[in-house]
Amino acid sequence: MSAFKAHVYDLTRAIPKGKVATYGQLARMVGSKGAARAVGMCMRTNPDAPRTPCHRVVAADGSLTGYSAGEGIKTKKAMLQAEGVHFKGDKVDLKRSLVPDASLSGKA
DNA sequence: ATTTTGACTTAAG
DNA sequence: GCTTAAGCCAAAA
Repeated sequence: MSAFKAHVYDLTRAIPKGKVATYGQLARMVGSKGAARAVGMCMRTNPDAPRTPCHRVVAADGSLTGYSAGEGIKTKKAMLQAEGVHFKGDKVDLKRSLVPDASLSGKA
């Protein structure tokens, strides 16, 4: 596994419950600023589904993308709501549910 | 090794 | 406000 993916998964697992992170945000923390797409691809690869909460990763706009499990986006959204993530209609309320970069950086 | 694609993001129309 | 175009990184073909 590439260090990139390993780092991405690590940050994804670092996302606290009831919070969500954007692909671009994770990408920037990984070190590859514009690797948002690459991050998403790794989510799709998702070697450890239950271990990597890819459902806590959303688009920069809070929109839920990808996720083909269960009912797809619906399941992902429901899952996030179950974790306490606030929603703005069909999108995630990043203003309240977006995890701070520091949390993913390990700086708490 | 080159080309294409992709769970993205930002800017312009 | 929504749609289209360009940019970026990494992986698969």
